[in-house]
Amino acid sequence: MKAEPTFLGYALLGLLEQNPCSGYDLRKVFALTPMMAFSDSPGAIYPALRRLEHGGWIRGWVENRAGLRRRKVFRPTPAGTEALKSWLGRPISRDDVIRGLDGLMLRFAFLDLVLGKESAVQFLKQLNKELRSHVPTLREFLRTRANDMPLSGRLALESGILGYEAQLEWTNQALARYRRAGKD
Amino acid sequence: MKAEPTFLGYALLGLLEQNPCSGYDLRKVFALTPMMAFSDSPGAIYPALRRLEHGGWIRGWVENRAGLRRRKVFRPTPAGTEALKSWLGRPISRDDVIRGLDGLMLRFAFLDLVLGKESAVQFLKQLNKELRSHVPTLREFLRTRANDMPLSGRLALESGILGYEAQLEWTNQALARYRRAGKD
DNA sequence: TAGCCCATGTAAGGAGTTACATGATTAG
DNA sequence: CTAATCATGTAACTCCTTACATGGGCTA
Repeated sequence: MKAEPTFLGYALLGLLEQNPCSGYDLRKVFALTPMMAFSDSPGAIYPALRRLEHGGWIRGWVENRAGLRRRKVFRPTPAGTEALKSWLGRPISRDDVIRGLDGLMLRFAFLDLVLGKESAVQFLKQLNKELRSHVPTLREFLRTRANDMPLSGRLALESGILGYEAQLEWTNQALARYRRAGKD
Repeated sequence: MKAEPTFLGYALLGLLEQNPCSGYDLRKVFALTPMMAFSDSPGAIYPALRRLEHGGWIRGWVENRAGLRRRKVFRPTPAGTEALKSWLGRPISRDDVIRGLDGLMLRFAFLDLVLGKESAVQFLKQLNKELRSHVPTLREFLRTRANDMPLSGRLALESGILGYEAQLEWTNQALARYRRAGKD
């Protein structure tokens, strides 16, 4: 078995699950949408695709369209879809929250299309719980250490806390949105 | 001339500017404070210190305390302090905002101690302006593309926007705090 | 025919990760 | 005496970055 894909790998796998693409198409997604902070450089995308193909998670076919340059279109293999699902369905750990919410949001972005609305709701509930327990520990840290820190340091930490609180508030809105969508 | 330090390099430089430390001390900072998402692994810290020393930004002295293992204490050279100041004082670009606010917050955390409150206020004003112009472009993107996106994708993007808005609100609070502090 | 977009790649190098290695000192 | 903590480091590996290379097809 090959090593687990990186975030970039999962991002590509998720996009390919939505619709089969060439490397160039995927680069355009990263270049033109503000959703993720991935690089659109060929030196990142093409090697990542090769790794995914080598690991058996995607498969590429050369498409020969008349009068256009050949492009290689990739789609997930059954194993790739499985790997994606298992990544998306993983329970949220404290570590995920500390490492940054970007990785979690990447997962969430693909969630209801691949695993269904139920899973998205589960994800939001887990994230909500994790944030509700994490924010107070940060506030506590700020309270006890504030004296040793310069004003800008305190404010920088507070900015992080406000970011987490905004995400917490967002989980509630998102849950409400799913409940409303479920009623239709 | 050596290549510019990485974020980790600047983080170490900033901490050393506040007070001279050994590699072990620096590792503890990363391990025990939730402020930054840097790794505390020796395989990251010690090579980074060596690079900084090699580039002439820091200098280390072996401290021989009786009955304790030798430790090597680093402090910035004049060139290192200059490099830190020039990094901290750099104007905020749109790219900085897109790449993620963590890098900007790292800069801000050291700002008023190294460059003074005036610079911190300048920084906050610039960030405020950049965010006020960035948030609407994201909202616009969400508005025009929402139809092509699954609910979870829309919500993931919205979570990013709310994060930026929280930061925007934070800049106002922080500016107010500096104004209040200036009056004393 | 010059320049631009499509489309795919490689090469060299930098930096971080995990895991391992080592040795001194202190606490139980 | 053993385990934990202090303290520094290296080795192998992976992945990303920047820059370069190539070549087809379209448009002015």
